[in-house]
Amino acid sequence: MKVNGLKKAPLPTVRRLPAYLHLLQDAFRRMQISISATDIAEALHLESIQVRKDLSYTGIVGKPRIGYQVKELIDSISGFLGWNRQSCAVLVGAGSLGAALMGFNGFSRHGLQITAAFDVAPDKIGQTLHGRPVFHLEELQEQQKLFGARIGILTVPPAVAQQTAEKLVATGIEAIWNFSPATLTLPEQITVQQEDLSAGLAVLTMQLGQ
Amino acid sequence: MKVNGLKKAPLPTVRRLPAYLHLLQDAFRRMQISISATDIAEALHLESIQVRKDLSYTGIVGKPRIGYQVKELIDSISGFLGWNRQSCAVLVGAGSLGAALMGFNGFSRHGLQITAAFDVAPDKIGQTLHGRPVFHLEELQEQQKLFGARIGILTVPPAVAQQTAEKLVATGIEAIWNFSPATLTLPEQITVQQEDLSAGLAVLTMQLGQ
DNA sequence: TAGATTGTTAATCGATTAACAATC
DNA sequence: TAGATTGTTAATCGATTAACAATC
Repeated sequence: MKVNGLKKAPLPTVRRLPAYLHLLQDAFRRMQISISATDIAEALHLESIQVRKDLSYTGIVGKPRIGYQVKELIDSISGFLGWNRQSCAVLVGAGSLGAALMGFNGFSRHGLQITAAFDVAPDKIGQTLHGRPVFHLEELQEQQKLFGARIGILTVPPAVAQQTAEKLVATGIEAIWNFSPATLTLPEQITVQQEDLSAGLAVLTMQLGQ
Repeated sequence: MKVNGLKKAPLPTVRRLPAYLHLLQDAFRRMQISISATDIAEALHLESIQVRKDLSYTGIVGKPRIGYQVKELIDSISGFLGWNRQSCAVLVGAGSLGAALMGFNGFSRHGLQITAAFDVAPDKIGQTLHGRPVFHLEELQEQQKLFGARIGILTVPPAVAQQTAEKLVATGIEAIWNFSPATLTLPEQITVQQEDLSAGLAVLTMQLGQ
């Protein structure tokens, strides 16, 4: 299937693209003009054929013998991921993980603006987290009228994840990034991205063995 | 390849097992005795055939018509992942993400004990994070003699990730769980698990489209 | 017994890797 | 020019899904 003349990229490719971008932005800061798939592969411990294949999905065209223009490749990947446009997000659950995500610079560099946080704990309401206000969850509807966030970040305890997600959906949120270890059941037009810290731990302990 | 009479599980299977475990622990709390692959699949939005296949890697044997014993299945998955044994970890980088990981209950439930945090910022040294002490990074070597952690959790800025990882390796750490968006180059006997928040964001924004 | 569910073997699907012509 | 690197098509590999006999 082709969209805009580009084949749909496999999920593992999409997941690797941010790592390429990170490396390229580093190279750009160091005034590097061009970079080959071989260079990228070596830096990230991948195979160069995989790098070339991944990059080709973004529509970039390289030069034999030379490689890719660093600036052009950054734009190609950013554009492909939709990271050259700003998008607004709200975060629900101003606990320590929520605070960490509010403070993560990477998101704003990728066009994601977390405009506000919401919680129900009285001691958190009215505070700020990394410069952004914390509102009571009851104000979600009203604040959404102002911000119109498309993405809702969920960092609440698993027991209230489903009901909180439903509140987000009710305010017109289109996608939910769920950091709580609970499966959400939502209308199918809602995009859900499940983030599971335990999955990473499982891989780690399995590899570690014994 | 078989280990202990069990085939090696595919990586995607290993990553799904914690979600099964979470659901099962919930069922156990609700006094449920048995559960079928169909039930699990429905709750987690998966296909029952995939659930059966995944579970079979852990060595569990079910009963046709009935399913699996909840308690037995919990033990089977926990045992397979090595989560029924305690293992010690240290965390380097007591920033907001580090603090969030120190406070994550899920880890201790899976046998992972984060015994201490390390940092270089004077205002953090001597403090506690969720009840665990924060030491200066220079004390890592000495503290490791006491704790003997096998796992090092890395939540430092990417610019110092490599050098910090090398310090961890020098103290005898066997595995590094890297939350910093930097690729580590370490001796091959060291297990590295890369955790990349941006990868999840990439999938989310691609699905969201436009 | 009847039939739902397990466990295994085979088929399919999709991602990775290999091969190689094109090209700067 | 010579040769390193790209881009594409084909082959391989591994995970998912289908089919179905076994069984409680």
